[in-house]
Amino acid sequence: MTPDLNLRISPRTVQRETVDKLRLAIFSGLFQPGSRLVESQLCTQLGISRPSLREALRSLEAERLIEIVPNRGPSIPALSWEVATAIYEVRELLEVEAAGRCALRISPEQLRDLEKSLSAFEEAASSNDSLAQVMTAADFYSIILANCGNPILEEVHRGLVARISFFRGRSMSLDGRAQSSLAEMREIFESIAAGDEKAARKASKQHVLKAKAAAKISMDSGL
Amino acid sequence: MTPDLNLRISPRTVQRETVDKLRLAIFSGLFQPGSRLVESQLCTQLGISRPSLREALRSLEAERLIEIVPNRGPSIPALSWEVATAIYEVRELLEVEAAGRCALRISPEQLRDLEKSLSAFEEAASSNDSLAQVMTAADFYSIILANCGNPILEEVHRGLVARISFFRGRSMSLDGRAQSSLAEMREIFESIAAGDEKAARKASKQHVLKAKAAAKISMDSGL
DNA sequence: GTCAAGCCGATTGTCTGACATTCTTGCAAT
DNA sequence: ATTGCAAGAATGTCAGACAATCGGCTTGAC
Repeated sequence: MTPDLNLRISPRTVQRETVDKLRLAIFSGLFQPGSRLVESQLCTQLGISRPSLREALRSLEAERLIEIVPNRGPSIPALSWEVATAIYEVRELLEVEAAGRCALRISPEQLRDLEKSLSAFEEAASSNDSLAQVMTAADFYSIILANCGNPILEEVHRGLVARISFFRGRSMSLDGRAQSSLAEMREIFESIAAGDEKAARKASKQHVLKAKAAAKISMDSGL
Repeated sequence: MTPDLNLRISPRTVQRETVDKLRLAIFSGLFQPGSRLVESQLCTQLGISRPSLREALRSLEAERLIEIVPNRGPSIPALSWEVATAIYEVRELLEVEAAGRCALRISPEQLRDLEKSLSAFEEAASSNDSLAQVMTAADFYSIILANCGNPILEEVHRGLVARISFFRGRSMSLDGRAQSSLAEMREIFESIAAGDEKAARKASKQHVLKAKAAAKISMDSGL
């Protein structure tokens, strides 16, 4: 059985660079939901040709980060609350499972990294930088997902979280949400550190439910 | 609350047509795992231009149905057993949940459709057409997933099942697998028909586990 | 005969330019 | 106000081109 090291370095092609840039732009809320993305504008802004841009857009379309309607072009989908709810439900399913598995199998070094990322979030939570809060919180989850022992679980979860990045930024700005989020995450961390699968599952479930509730509040108030 | 009917007709563009055709080709096993897809060949075979093909390939790449390594081009990924296991595990998570929800909320008409699809599979199972078996079985699941009340669950599940289509075809040809699969599916159906959530979950879990075991056998014997 | 180096064809990454089709928008007419 | 039409903008699709890169084959050295 060859380990099949993934040693191949991947040259950064224009396409990949473009996908990453656009994805980040979407995460940071640069484009409003519902707004249309005009190819020619993006081409000049990114300094690339139309074929390259269109390839990148197809990738993002398949990730469900943008929508492409024939003859109307790409746009940022406006997430309905029904779909958002559905995403949170599946996220709960995956995240609870991941936290439970993580509690049973995480290595000491990774546990230290997890603690570090929790501290980073703690620092961000006391500031008002909601982007930093979302980013550090994402780091925290991604460590958990990376240590659940199932790369597919991680991959699917990442895809889903990406689609609700819009809500995450907004709900983090809610009064007190960052602090209560911190408390919930700390409980998840401590359950995992104790190797208590059941507690990790419970804490994780609680956290997602609270996040969903916060998202609903921010949506109702904001629209 | 506007129903927001999806009344917009979507013109069949070359890109979508191409994606569908290639996806079907992959499902039916036309391309061997690990084999490379040469752009120029596909262009002439499909009768389309290279930019259109490349857009389609980017879509399939994002769906993880093909891999694109820079400067080496697209190829069919060879699914390792570790990844396949991971997929089956997540599939179990999703499918069990869907079956349970479906048992509580499916409508009488949809239940009839489900019964019909079960009959269709029964017929296919007694034949030797393994492609028909896979297709009709897929119909059965897709009805369950479509009635679980969560479109995201359905979407993610579809994506995962697509990636193990290779195994599904092979394991269905195993001696007696189609028949035992039929028995398992019938149990799922009857649990759902009875509105028994717990039984539906249990039967569904059993079915996925058996499918995974069959896939493992077919992989070990085939390689 | 084996192994390494280097060359060459094949393939991909990317761009430019073009054109038909379709959508949008503004305006005129009823 | 609503309808219909026309101009402009944007997209879908193609053809062709060229540099960069990869894989295999030949060649040469030992």
